Amino acid sequence: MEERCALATELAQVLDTVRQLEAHMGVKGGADGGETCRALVSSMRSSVDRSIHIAMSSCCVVLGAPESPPSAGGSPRSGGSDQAADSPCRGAHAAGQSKKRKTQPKWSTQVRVNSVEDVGPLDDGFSWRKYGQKDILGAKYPRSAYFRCTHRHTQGCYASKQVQRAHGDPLLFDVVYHGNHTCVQGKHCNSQTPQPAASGEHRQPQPAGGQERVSVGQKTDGGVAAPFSFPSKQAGADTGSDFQAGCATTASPFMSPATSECKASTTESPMGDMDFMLQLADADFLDNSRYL
DNA sequence: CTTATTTGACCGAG
DNA sequence: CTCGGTCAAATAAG
Repeated sequence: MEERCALATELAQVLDTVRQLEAHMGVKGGADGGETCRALVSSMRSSVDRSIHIAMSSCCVVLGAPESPPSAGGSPRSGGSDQAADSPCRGAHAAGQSKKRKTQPKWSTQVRVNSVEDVGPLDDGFSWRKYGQKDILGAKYPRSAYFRCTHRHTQGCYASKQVQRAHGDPLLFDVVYHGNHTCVQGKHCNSQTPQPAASGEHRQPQPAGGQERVSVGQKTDGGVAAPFSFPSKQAGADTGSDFQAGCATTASPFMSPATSECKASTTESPMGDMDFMLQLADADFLDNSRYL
């Protein structure tokens, strides 16, 4: 509750910063690129504004149970592990493999679609391979889809994402990203980031912002949810601390990398062509280093 | 035949 | 013990 308020405060601060940035850009009368930056800033501003609203509402209105408790109609739990320990034939191979990432920074985005058809593509510029689905307790739409980067084996890209319906809104999808894309894939670029790369150019370490892969669902709906929303779980939980511990305390994911000292670490990364998303979770990169 | 999706099971954290 | 995340086999689709 109080953390939510703190979050709102932080967001307000970010909003203020964005405003200043916006003002600065207005003064300078940016060149051609300024237009794009201004659009980005505008988008950021609205996003932050929305986030503030969300945070505030969460703060003031204690969400006891937005959706009906899992005890709605019978056994809430999924029958996933009912036939437990039946075939031990397979358990042998998994010796010494960490099946779970514990300290993977993640950030979530909300994607609104117009129809279920959009659910299929839900493209953010990367190719994902679905690897699982789970029933989440307490969620109105318990189905949660898990995706991994298609180039996981080929390029060792460990980025992953989860897609889940927002409670109440079948058209609103909550996409949670884990990790960064280390793969180089030239899929269709995003709307706001027309990559003019003539022949597969490497990106610059500091792309000055260009990660709006989530702009998929923004059709005529108008009600495009905040492209960026913070982990809506426990604020002070692990995820939040991950971000804050690794980077500047209040650095929002979309803050310019020049603002955080973490940038230095990324610069001396053995992989020069890290993806643009790297700025979002530099801490994650440090974490990834153990895999190199 | 190759590749992607589905589904069940295993594992670890809480 | 329960729940969520991931793996891998099985299945479906191109």
